[in-house]
Amino acid sequence: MKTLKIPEATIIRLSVYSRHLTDVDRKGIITTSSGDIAEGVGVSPAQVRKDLAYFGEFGTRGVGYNVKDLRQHILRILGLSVDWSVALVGAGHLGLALSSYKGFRERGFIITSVFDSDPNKIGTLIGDVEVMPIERLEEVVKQNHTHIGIIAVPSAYAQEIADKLISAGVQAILNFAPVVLNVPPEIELRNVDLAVNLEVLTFNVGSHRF
Amino acid sequence: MKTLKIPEATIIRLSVYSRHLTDVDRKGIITTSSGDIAEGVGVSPAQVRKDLAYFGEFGTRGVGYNVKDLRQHILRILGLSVDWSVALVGAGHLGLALSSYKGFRERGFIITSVFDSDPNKIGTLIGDVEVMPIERLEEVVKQNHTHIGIIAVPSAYAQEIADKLISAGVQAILNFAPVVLNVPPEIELRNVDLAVNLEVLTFNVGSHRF
DNA sequence: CTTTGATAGTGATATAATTAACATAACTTG
DNA sequence: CAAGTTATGTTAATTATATCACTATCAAAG
Repeated sequence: MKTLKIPEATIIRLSVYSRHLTDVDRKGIITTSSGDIAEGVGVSPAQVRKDLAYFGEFGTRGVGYNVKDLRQHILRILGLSVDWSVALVGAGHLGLALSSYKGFRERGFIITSVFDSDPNKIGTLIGDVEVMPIERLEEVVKQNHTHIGIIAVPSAYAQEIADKLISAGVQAILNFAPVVLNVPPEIELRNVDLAVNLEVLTFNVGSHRF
Repeated sequence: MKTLKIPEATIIRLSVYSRHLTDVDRKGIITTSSGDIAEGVGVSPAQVRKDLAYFGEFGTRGVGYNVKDLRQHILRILGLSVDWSVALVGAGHLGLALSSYKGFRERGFIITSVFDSDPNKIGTLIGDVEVMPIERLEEVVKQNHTHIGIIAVPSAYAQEIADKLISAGVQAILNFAPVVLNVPPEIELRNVDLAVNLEVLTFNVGSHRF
């Protein structure tokens, strides 16, 4: 298998392209071009073609791309041709926000279990799943063959939760706690740090003011 | 003014370093080194030194860095030596999660106003600020000299909100709606796309399985 | 006072990513 | 059916980023 290394930036853009293509498709448009896509998502046409070129040839020279086809191809590349079972740990405000986020289900991410340590929350419904105690995490995640865990607990507990998720067999973790997690190399980890995002903004705003 | 271009990756790392240094400082540790920091946040020591070198010399050769000093320096670099007034638009689950996020206030981000279009939400308290109707956004944001807007509304309304924020004078926008916003070049924009993050994970998990 | 060990700062090198340029292939039109 | 047009796929150039290797500097010990 050709393991040409793909830049992460490319993957992020592919995800954006696919969302754009969903919109374009909904408008009933049949054919598009790297230029159209580029304009729609704010990158260069060369960038669009380069990104796609990592994975094959999806267009027709002189013509462009079939919107539905290209969208399907990208979804398959991203691994979204199948559903993914997701375990959500932490049923606080953030957990609630994540569980009610429409975008997940649309893209095939199904939250199949929710865990929290607060006895008051256990047994309540979040979406259509019942909040379970952390103690049951490993058992349930294993049983569901859940591949992805989302950590939405306070920083102090994040590492412990990560360890449990991994021992339960998840392959990927999306971490919202602002802390550096230690995971084995075969586990895919991404961190979403809200404060960092604001700080990049303030740095940039600050640098402009001279 | 020296306008050496700083990689965004460097800024993100600086933000992470500063958080790490806060922890280290809390433990009462006085001095640290690029090696320590590197280990603490999972990068190489050379990377740490290079990142800092963009902004000056903050250490002592043969010795290391003073934890408190370095932390302060980085905070100043990131623009966090002053408080920032933040307007939050959207009082749904996500808005609620953001408003209750401790990390913001700790780093000097003060949510000074919250807006929503839902009449049932208007007048309710989020944290200690009252939810106001979108119609008052421009007036209030101007009055507060708010520099940062956070968009936590459905995609369909995001562009319209961005336009209002900009006309009210914000310089930076953090957008949680999964849509490509159009803003003038002088406005700093960052997008946090939850689905994209999951999709990078599924791509990586998928690619491994051969 | 000198030697040794440690660690920051930095210039050179290597790697990665983006942009640009171009050759190729498919439609279209006269 | 040939010429012109368009937009892809791909190679080359450029730019950006990260790593490495070396030098300078400080502290401590003897």
